[in-house]
Amino acid sequence: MTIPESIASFTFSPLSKFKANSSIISLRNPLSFFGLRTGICLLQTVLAPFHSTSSSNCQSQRNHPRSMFEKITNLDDALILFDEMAQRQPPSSVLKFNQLLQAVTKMKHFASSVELFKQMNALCIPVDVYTMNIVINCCCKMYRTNEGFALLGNGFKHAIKPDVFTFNTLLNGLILEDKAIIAERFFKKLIKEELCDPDVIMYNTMIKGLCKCGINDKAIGLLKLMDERGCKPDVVTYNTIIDSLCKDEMVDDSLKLFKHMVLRKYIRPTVVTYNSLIRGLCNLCRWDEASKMLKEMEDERISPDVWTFNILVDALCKEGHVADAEGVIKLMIQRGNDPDVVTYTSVIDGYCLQGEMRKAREAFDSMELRGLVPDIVTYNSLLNGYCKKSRIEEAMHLFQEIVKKGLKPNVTTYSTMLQGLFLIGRCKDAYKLFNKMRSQNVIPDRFTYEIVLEGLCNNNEVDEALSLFHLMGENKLNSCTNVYNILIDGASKSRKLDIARNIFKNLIDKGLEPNVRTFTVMIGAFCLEGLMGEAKELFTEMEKRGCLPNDVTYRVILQGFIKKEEQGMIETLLKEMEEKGFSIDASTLSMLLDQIKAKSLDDSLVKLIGKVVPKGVDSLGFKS
DNA sequence: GTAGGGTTAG
Repeated sequence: MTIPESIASFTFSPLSKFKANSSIISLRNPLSFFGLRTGICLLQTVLAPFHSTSSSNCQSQRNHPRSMFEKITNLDDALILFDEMAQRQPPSSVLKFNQLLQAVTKMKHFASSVELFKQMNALCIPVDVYTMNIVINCCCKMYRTNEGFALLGNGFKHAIKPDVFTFNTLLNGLILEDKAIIAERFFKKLIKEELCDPDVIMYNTMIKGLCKCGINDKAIGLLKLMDERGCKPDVVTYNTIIDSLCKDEMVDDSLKLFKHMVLRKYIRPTVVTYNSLIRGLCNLCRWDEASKMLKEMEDERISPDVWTFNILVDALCKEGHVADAEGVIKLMIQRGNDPDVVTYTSVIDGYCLQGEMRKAREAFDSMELRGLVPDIVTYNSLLNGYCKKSRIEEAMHLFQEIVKKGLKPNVTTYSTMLQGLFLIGRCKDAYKLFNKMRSQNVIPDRFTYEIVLEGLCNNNEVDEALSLFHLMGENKLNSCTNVYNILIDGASKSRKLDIARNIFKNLIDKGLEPNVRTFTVMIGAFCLEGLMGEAKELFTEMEKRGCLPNDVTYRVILQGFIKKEEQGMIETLLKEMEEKGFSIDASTLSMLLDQIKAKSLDDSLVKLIGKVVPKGVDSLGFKS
């Protein structure tokens, strides 16, 4: 049976055991929590019977190295060999040099490869297009694509004609540096000026770049262009787009593309395809469908790999079902997929999320017992756990352990630590750490910046926050609406309305888009000062601008009017809330009730309130 | 006989 047929029959077969299970269960359990449990049960039944993979026969095909260069495992040997080859009479062939250069590149000694290439030129050792391509690749991997282009120019001078490998390597370099737009221009130029005829790998590179920048529609456009130009997309092409759509939560589009690939293009999916889809579904809590996918891949004799299991473990941990995740780990071990650092990091993260630091620590220790070396991400998870629990001493200790182990704290490590320090009000220490971070050449990112601003605001240091903000000036980090939200909120809570207003104005002037939170925070600022006229005005304004108020906005403005005892406005707002399906929160409700009890508001409101009290909450006996 | 592409973790 062909793959598409079997998938089609799988989908529609009424006799499928799995199908029967899943429909019964999903009818019975609409709740996502239960859906998750269901997912686990299914997972166990789907994965339990072990069927061996067919990877064993690949090994024996290549038990001796193709060239002596594959035996080189360290840089020093390579350099010695290079000297030998350079002095040899007659000189070694360009092929031998290329193999050596590639061996060095495979060891990720990119700078050394480039250096050796320079020496070859200095020693007048001939080079060819292979040499050039290897070295351009090294430049690109070091994020120095410019130098790669310079080498291309140099090649022209020496009559070395670039080929599709050269151009693809450069294209890939641009994409590594997040320069997808430049890459696209370059790509189009190559086609238009017929400098090379892109093959499937080149299209895939370009598609990857577009996806990386979130331009999915252009990526799909390229997929169509390939078809038109007679270049057959392969499974990598589809995997790239399928994954990108899943990451952007467009799983349904992704599934459509998946079906198109299988049923129309007859391309067999790989474990990577399934991993992307399963992750996409898990992220949206569509557990039943994720289980279905698992079953489907098993039916297709595509075995789940460590990645697949890690996706499941991570999803379970994020949902707080760490015990179930541990079950999956047992299962993966049974099936011969050894858990790795990523697996354990998810578990540690899961326990930290639950605030179960003892268990998190146990998981950490047990991974070390299994001979797995925790990496910086593992440490960051544990660090985050301690910080969130305000256990700063343990966090600091862990921070020191990271350094002692020879790991380099990254931007996340510092940001996490900063958040912890601000949380317990140790601003001075936080600032010290912030400076230390920069002295270690760790560049603060958007998250760091927001943590610092918010930390300062929450600790009555709005002026400090503002001076940092001004210090940043026209920085890219200051082009993020969230930064403005934090500052407006901070200024407002410190009763500096004029400053809050200015920041808001500044945001609009800059052409940045205020979001619901911006408006809500600004409305809150007016409410705090009792300026209900301005609050109301902005409330109307936001709707006009197409930014719909959410439940928080209503809560904020309602509280403002309650304090002012404005019966009419309260009525209007409650009615609007009812129409929009928003419900009232506990604290606003009790404010309202207090005022009614004190007779400063009329009890005719009670009927309206009853309509916005969340279901399941007893309306506390005030039926009118 | 040598060179280029795809999936996890704040």
